Formats: sequence, C-alpha cells, structure tokens
Amino acid sequence: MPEITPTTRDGAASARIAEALRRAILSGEHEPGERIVQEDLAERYGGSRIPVREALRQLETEGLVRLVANTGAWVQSLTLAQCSEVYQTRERLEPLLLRHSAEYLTDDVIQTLHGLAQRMEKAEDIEEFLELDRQFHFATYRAEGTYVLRDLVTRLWNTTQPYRRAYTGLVDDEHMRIFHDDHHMLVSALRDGDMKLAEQVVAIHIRRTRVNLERHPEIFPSPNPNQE
Amino acid sequence: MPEITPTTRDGAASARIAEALRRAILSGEHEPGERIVQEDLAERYGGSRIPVREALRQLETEGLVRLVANTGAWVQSLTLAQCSEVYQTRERLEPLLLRHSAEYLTDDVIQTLHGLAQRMEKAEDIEEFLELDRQFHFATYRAEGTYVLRDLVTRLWNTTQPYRRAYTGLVDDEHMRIFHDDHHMLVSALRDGDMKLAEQVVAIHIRRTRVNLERHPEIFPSPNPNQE
DNA sequence: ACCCGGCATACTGGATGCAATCACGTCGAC
DNA sequence: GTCGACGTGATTGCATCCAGTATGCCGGGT
Repeated sequence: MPEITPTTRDGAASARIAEALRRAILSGEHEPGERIVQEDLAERYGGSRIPVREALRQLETEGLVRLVANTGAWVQSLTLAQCSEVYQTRERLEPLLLRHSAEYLTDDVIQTLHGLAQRMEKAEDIEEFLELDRQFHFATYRAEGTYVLRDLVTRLWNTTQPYRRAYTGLVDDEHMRIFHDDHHMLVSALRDGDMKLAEQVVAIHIRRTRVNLERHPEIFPSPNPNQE
Repeated sequence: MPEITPTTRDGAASARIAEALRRAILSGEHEPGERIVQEDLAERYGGSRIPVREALRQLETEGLVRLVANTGAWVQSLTLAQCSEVYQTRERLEPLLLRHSAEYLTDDVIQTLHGLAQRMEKAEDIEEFLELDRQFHFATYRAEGTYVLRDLVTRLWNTTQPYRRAYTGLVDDEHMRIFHDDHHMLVSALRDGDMKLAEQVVAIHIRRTRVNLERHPEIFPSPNPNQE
C-alpha cells in the first residue's frame, strides 16, 4: 500500500484525501471533464471508499468536482459563460478584500510583492507562472481576523484554475506585457498607500483577464454537457 | 414552503438529509453553536450514519456546520465581524446579480414583487417575515443560464439567516418603515427599468441592514469561542 | 443494415461492525 | 481544598460487505 502519510495524526483521512485531490486538480493533473473513480482514489491515497466519498462531496460543494447520483464523479468543467461569471464576481470581491488587507501590507510585504512580480517576468514554465501569480495576489490579500472573504476568493480562484492555465499558454507578448504592468502598478499603488488606486488596478486587472479569456472560447468545452 | 418529499427514490439519501438539515437550520430549529450528533440525525431522517456524514461535510463547506475531527459537529456560529463581512460581500455581489437578472424581470415578476412587499408589511410573525423577505429578494434574482453567482448569494444568505432572525425581533417601527420603503423603492426602480437606481437601492438596503446589525452585538456569541 | 430488448459487468450508495479518540466524572496526591 | 491523573462511557472515523443502478455488449427481430 503506497501510504504517503502513514499515520493519520491530527487530521482525518477524508481531509487528507480532499486536500490531495484538490491539489491534484489544481495542478492540472486531472483535466476538466475527466472521470473520477472512487476506488482508484481509495487505492491511490490509501484508504477505503468512505473517506473518498466524503472528500468528493466536499470538493463538489467547492465547485471542483461534479457528482451525479448513481453514476459517478467528474472534474468540474465550466462553460465560458460560467467562467466569465466567476471573473465578474472576483472583480467585485477582490478590491474589497484588498481594502481589508491594507493595514497589513507592510514594507516587507511590498518588497516581497515586488520580488514576485519580477520573478514572474522571468518565468518560462506555465506552472511556475501560475504559482507565482497566485502567490503574488494572495500576498496582497492578508486580511487578518476573519476568513470568510478570503476563503471565498480562494475558491473562486480554484474553480477557474484550469482555464487560467489553458489561457496562459495562448497569450502573446503584448498582452503579457500589460499583465506584468498591472502587477507593477499595483505594487506602486500599495507602496504609495493609495488604496483607491490599488483597488482600481485590481479590478481592471481582473476585468482585462476576463475580456481576454472571452476571446478564446476554444479552451472551453462545447455547449453540450458531454465530455470524455 | 418546505417540501418533505418522502419518496426520493431517484435521489440519494445523503442529498435528502443534507437538504433536510439545511432547512432545519435555516428555519431556526437548531441554533448556532448547538451540538449535532450523527446518530440522532441518522435516526431522525431514517438512514445510517454514512449519508449523514456526507451531508455534514457538504453543509460544512457551505458554512452552515462546523466540524471538528474526532469530536463532533456544531451549527456554525458567526462572530459579528464575520457576519459583517458577509454583508459587505453581499453588498458587492447582489447588485451584480440584479443586473444580470434585468432582462428577466417582466411585468408579471414586478407585480409579484409588489405583492410580496405589501404582504411583508402586514406580516406579524417573524418566520413569515423572513420567508417573505427572502422570496422578495430572490424573486429579483432570476438570472438564467448560469448559476454560479446566484448559488453564491444563496449561500451568503443562508449563513447569516440565524442573525437576521434574531435581529428582526429587535427592530423598532422606524427602522422597519425604512426597510419597507427600500423594498418599494426597488420595485419602482425596476418598474421604470432604471437598473442603475435599482442596483444602488439594493446596495444601500444591504448596507443599512449591516449597519443596524452592528448596533446589536448582543445577538452574537462572545468573542472567546475558537473559530476556524 | 439498423434498431430494440435482455443480460452481464462495473461502479456507486448505504448498512453494519469494529477500532480510535475525546469528554467527563471520579479518585488520589499534595 | 485544589489540582492533576486515570478509567469509563459515548461518539466519531474507517473498513468490509451487500444492494441498487447505469452502462455496454450481444443476440434477435424487423
């Protein structure tokens, strides 16, 4: 039995499986529309089907998995319209989250942000790029105290991750240039303490990405719900 | 109206239990912080603990239940800060959802809205008031096609339902008058097709409720309990 | 050649049983 | 008298087993 974590110390097996499967989906190991068989997961992560099923239920509510009764589970796939909707939601929420994070964005954090923005410009690998982009933005979202909004934004990022990956491989140099400029402008605004500008930059950044995404409907499944 | 659906032959038991427990929590049958025992639910809704556990996992990710490994489940309780955060989120999202619903708000719908707003003014019972309020607002949110945003808003409503209930019992006549005026103003704006005004009314309505809620910290649990 | 119905198979959904863990009450020590 | 340790009961977490259902194949009929 290939047990990665032999002792289910603090957490339960179902939580461990949910975490592992979430990572696998977000890392692109499983593509949208791909079938998920409970027994395969049980064997892979070491356990019975019971914790696997609980993990699947959880990921379903998070929007990463689609369950059909008595039939099976698939990696969730979004239509272009749904993906666009998520981006419109993000456009409203992330400026709010950024505002709540303002007081925690110390000089240290801004230095880190600058470093991440620069590293991103040199990234050649798509996976590295995606990871740095995520780190960059969430480094600006450190509103302490409550977690409601940040969890929500995290889930929205997660559900659209596969399409961000597909889209990243298609952008030309000019759009990539603008993308990086947005990041640097955001760092500058935060450095100056101009939160109003920072919020606008984030909103425009998200909207720009959405509009660009909508120019590439080919990365989304056809309107019929059937997929491999 | 809660439909019991005694014969959910096609659907799974876990979905039925999740639905039933969700309704029970939203209807105030269980209060925030109340302990939930798996076996009790299994006996009550007819089944074993397996579907109960899956239902609990689902409601946990929806924010209605709080699970602690090897310890148990409780009805989720929010702090004032968290509740306020949800309302700030709603203030951003519901105008967007309303905008997407604009084309579906026919004269029939507006007639229904008017009726609901009037019935609400006569409602004596808190439960009836809450139900009508929910029906009223969701009658304005009928964006078809995609469900992402509407589901999100529904969940936000659900997580704050207990506090809306507690708060409703405390409002004085003046604030209630303003509350109803907001509704009528929203109906008027929609009737005139002035979506910009309608969005503003919704945002202000939500903000007003949040501010009023923040004047009643006594309905929230003391800040000592450890939250996730 | 195509369509339809029955059957085999694989997978999911659920029930029962057992091990593990935590809460709580009691007892003993200081 | 107060604090800490321990044992017991209750409850959760998981594995195995069984039933129900959807899917795909094969044969017969048209």
